Amino acid sequence: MLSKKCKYAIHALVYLAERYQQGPVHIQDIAEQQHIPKKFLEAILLELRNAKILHSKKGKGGGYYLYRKPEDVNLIEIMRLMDGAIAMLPCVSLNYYEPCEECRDERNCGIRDVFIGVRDETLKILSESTLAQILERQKGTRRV
Amino acid sequence: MLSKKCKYAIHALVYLAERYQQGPVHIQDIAEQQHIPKKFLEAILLELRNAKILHSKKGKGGGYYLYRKPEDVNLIEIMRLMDGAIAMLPCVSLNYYEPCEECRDERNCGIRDVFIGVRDETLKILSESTLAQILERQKGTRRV
DNA sequence: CCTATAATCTATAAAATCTATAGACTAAAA
DNA sequence: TTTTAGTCTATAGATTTTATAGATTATAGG
Repeated sequence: MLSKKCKYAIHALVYLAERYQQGPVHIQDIAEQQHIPKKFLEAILLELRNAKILHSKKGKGGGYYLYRKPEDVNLIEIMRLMDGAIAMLPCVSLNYYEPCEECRDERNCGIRDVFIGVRDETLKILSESTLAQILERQKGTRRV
Repeated sequence: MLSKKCKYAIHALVYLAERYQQGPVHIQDIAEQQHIPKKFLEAILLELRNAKILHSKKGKGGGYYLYRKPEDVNLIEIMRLMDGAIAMLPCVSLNYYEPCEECRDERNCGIRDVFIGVRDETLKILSESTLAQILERQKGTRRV
């Protein structure tokens, strides 16, 4: 399961993608519209900013806005940033690899093979899923 | 990520599958060989027993053993039992469905669509992955 | 029947992680 | 120079995960 943090991040980014190139958006605005605790959202946006997904502007008329084009931000990157590994086992993770404590012969582990398969399918779908694609799918149903 | 509990369960089950129809196996034996805290393992095996995946025998010569054939126990069932939902979002879970707090129009949620895709691919792989299949894959490399 | 064995049950403790909030600080605009 | 709005540090509260202790019950074998 995704953490709330990660879900908040995705919702906030979709919200900002809907407003791409329309100037900065207040944290407050995002928080209210998406029902995210403001202080929690602050930390999330800051992290997305440090990852060069968002930019921000301080002071009056300030706020957050997408740094990249919506088609250049995919769910993999967001999820890794917020929740860490995508894989279901550490010994199978590409970005957060750790050997399993339990198993001695990783290369011949039947369990591991299964989760390599799951990982690959998951990565495939998530890397194709960009903010642009998400917007596209819900076109005609845009709220707000 | 799978919880330790779930990983322990899978390892214990593979261990028992290797000893299918060879009589009961002590908790102690499984715990030592698979490096699982015994008391923790007790609780896990009990849960697997209640789910009719394992059977047990008390007293001298007792222990745990697979109730079903190794080809009739897949990872989906084990993971659901140990960790709950497989899906990454509650609004996408088949067995543990809950509506998302954040979104108002579930049927047109672009985010949801993505995770339905991930769920389907994951379920497909995991439901095909049985204890028998795991054993088969690591044949010739059997430890112990 | 008695004893040793091994699973079962109840309760709880320790650790880790996730979620949320408070308040002081800094930069920018008007 | 005042107001606005993001930044930073610190911490608190809640929940979940992981692990352990100890008493109880069932079974086999003598």
